[in-house]
Amino acid sequence: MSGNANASSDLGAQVRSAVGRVYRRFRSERVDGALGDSAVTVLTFIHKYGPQTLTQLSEADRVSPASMSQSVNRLTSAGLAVRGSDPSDRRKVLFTLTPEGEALAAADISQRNAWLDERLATLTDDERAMLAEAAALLNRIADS
Amino acid sequence: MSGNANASSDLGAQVRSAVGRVYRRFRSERVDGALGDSAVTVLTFIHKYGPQTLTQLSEADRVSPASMSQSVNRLTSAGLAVRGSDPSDRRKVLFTLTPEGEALAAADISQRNAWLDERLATLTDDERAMLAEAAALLNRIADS
DNA sequence: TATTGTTATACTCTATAACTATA
DNA sequence: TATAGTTATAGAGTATAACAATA
Repeated sequence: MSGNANASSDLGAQVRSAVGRVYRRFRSERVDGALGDSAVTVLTFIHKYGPQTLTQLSEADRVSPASMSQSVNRLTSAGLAVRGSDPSDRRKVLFTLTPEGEALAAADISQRNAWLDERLATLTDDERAMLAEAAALLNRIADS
Repeated sequence: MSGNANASSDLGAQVRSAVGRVYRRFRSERVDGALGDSAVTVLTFIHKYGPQTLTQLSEADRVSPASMSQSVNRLTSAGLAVRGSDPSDRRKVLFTLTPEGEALAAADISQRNAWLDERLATLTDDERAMLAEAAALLNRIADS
């Protein structure tokens, strides 16, 4: 058991475990009555990158177009987003946030980030720098 | 917009984004007919740490005992786990994997890790070492 | 009384299949 | 024909509330 033939798999398992544990911890920090995971992710994405088509949203979250259609349906039903037309291609639907959607997204995001910010504040500068590098690397991996 | 008053929140947002993106990517790598997220997590945990009570499992995943009860119900219905008694405390239920559960857990885990291992293989030694440190740090954060 | 676990019920999120509308 | 999007239906996962059994 002292060999390292599975060194890569071991690292993979470590990363998978860490990502899963932090993700579930994030999820458990959701407060009563707050938005669900998909809703927050979609609101955040539109907030950051502007109006998006259904296909853009479904690819960003790696879910099926049908799943995303239902997620945005919940958002529009709640008055957080609206459907708009793309003049250049009438098949497309551009989803835009309402003022309520923008406000709720910002509030929920900062609430969910609260516990993480507390932990990050206790780290050393070196640890924070390392984590920033790791986050960039993980984002690159997720996109590849 | 050039200040760094929110440096901590920025790092938090980066980490949150990276974790969410990798997690969703993991989820999307699930193959047809494979186990769901909760099932894999529970099977992996029991496989790694041995028979567990419901409370232990629910705390490990940070879900309610009621949610975990239903998750393990799906596992026992599928013949992947069995309920056992704790002689020292008859309120407790010890969940143990069947041979089928052990085999399926191992197979599904390696399948889900496949794409990550491919990416990790393209990294430099320094990057892998950094990622291992980051994973340890994230696990520590998730537990705190 | 407190702890451990379960069931009932409802919501979010996701998927596949079948469909409409536009390019 | 191909692409963009929707709806119908089903299943996994989660939560709260109410409950039973044991400590």
